[in-house]
Amino acid sequence: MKSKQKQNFDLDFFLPYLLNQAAEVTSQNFQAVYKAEFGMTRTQWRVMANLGKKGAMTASEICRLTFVEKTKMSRAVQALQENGFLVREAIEGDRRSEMLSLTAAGKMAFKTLGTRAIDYDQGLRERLGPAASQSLEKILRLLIGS
Amino acid sequence: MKSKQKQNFDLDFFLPYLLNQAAEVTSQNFQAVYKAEFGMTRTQWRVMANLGKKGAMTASEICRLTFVEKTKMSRAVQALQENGFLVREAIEGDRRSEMLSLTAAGKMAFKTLGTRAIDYDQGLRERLGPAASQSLEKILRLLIGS
DNA sequence: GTCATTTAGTTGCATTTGTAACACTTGCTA
DNA sequence: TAGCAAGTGTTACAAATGCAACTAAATGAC
Repeated sequence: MKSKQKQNFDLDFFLPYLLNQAAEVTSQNFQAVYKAEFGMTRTQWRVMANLGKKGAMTASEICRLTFVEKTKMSRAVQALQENGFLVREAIEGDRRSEMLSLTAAGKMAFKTLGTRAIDYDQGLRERLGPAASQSLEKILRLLIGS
Repeated sequence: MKSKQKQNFDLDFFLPYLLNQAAEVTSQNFQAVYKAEFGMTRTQWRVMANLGKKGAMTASEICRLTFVEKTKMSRAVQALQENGFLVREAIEGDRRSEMLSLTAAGKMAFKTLGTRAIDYDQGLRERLGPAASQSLEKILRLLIGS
């Protein structure tokens, strides 16, 4: 009678599910901000945040950093350009890609949203407490870097 | 000179971003399974997993449990029905909604995918270690329940 | 140098999703 | 009981996404 009783699968303990819920809940709230104020999608906001923090780079570099599909990236960059948040400049020595950088308007938007994001993040971390925040960050990095 | 230096926003420390990445990475891998084997979307798989574990219930009940939008839910239910995984039955006393439950094929699919899911989850937890897994679960629940 | 391979990015099409409007039922209230 | 608000679900249309095919440029083998 030592049957290795296989318990029924329970979604509520499935890590991918829990991660998705948490991601949805936390992102949804903040999405309202960049959507309402600058009409941006999540991908656009991320592209901008990358350029804002790390300076000019090409689309494919951002792809590698963010794991975003190149098609999605292409369209996000186009939209940001059309809305005047970034410009593309030729790279000498390689005409396949272009260097992307924020315009003045883009920098302004980054500054505004960045401040909001810091506040929002702060709120989350306060709810979790410092230990849990640290811990969560570490665990998530472990999952991502795979 | 005691300026409260406001540091620049860094996406790499933004919890919603990290959560999204982790959710994407972990879900993506498992998605390949239910997509390839049963042609299901993520939402469909979740609906089925709920019905499989918790038994018959209405669409709106699943909505409340999973935080899925009712439109998305409606379409997932329809697809599952068309593919023979669930049936709808009238509820007496309330003709607004119908009771959903898995068919034999649905139960079979749930059993198959459930086993795979348990294995997959196990793999993740082993990579994190028991303490971190527990901790992660608790923190995520804290974020979700808000 | 020439040709195959890789890298960067775009476009087209099918699917999925989000939002608003709608239909229908039930419950409440006056 | 008449009428109005709230709950459940569907539909229509626009926007976003995924995937495959494509153009163009750089790299590498020979």
